[in-house]
Amino acid sequence: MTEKEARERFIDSWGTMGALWGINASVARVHALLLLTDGPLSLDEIARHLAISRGNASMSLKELKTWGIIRLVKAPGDRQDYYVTEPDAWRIFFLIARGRKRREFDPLLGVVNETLTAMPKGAGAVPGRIRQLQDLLQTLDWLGEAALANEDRCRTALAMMSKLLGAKKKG
Amino acid sequence: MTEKEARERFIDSWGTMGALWGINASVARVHALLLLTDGPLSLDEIARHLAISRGNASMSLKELKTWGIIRLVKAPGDRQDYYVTEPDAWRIFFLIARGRKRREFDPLLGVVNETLTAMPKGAGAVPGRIRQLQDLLQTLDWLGEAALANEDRCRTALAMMSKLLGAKKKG
DNA sequence: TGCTACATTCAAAATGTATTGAATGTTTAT
DNA sequence: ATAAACATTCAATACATTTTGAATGTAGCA
Repeated sequence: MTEKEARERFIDSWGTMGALWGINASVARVHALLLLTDGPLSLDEIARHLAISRGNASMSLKELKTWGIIRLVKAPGDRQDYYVTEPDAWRIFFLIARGRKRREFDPLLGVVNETLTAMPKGAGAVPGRIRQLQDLLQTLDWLGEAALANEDRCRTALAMMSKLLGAKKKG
Repeated sequence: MTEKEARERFIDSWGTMGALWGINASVARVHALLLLTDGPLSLDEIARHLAISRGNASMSLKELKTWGIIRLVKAPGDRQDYYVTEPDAWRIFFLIARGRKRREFDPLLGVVNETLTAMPKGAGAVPGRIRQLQDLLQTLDWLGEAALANEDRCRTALAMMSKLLGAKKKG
């Protein structure tokens, strides 16, 4: 495979993955392009490379900015806005995870708690089932909070595990 | 809040959450209804309760069946198909997670590996960046495989952590 | 076999989401 | 103040997904 093909496949894959997980494909593709690019890219260059409109590029960059995973850089004597991605894969991961947890997961946990409160206790299997669901979500919540509150520790712990698992696999 | 309101909120929330994570809202709502229902439900009852067509209900049930999180039950002397949900929240979680990992995550990891292979090593920050991304995905992959291969152990471990964390919070 | 009671399929319609690009805002330089 | 060079917005349009329901398939029963 040529490098060019590989780049295209990466961008497409990233976009597809994004779409499957509720992230707009254009947004994901813009980010993929930035990941594959060393220097800063202008809105124009991004729109041209991905064959999307400037408007779309602008919106996509706006969203990536609100997530905090890209950064605006200015070149002296140049009015254009240039963008670079946050280079650290782990930080990108945490930034996205934190946002989605707050916006999407936390409200669900709230609703499950409410549901359980409003539910009569005696009747059948349902209350126990929802109770167990609450338990599961609560555990995931604690786990998530702990991980997100201690990015560095979480990272280190996972890296250690990774090494151990990698060694195991080889040995 | 009345019980009825709570049930509606739960179903809506489950559907919204599903939609945000790339699961069809009708499918998620059908499952939510089954979670909230003690006995088996027929296709007709489901369509009526959720105010969706029989066709839609049929498709949604089909999808839930392929995921293995609902089960068909037959009543003697009744030709209708009735459905119940897998009652165990953890098993539901694992069944969904396993399927999505295989279908969505694994191919992405493959593409990232290819990208890295096809990429010249010397040039700038990009190869290192993609390398780090590969590392992160690899770690998540190992973690996921380990968890999915040992449902019961994973469950126990998380339950223990949950208790410890819960105790900490109160104490 | 033919009838009945159901489930399933799938083309068409409805709905929802993403994209475009002309119009509008903003900043900088003169 | 004006123009030039850009970014942003948003109404219109294109595209994709979801939903419907009539047509079709299937299994049980007489």
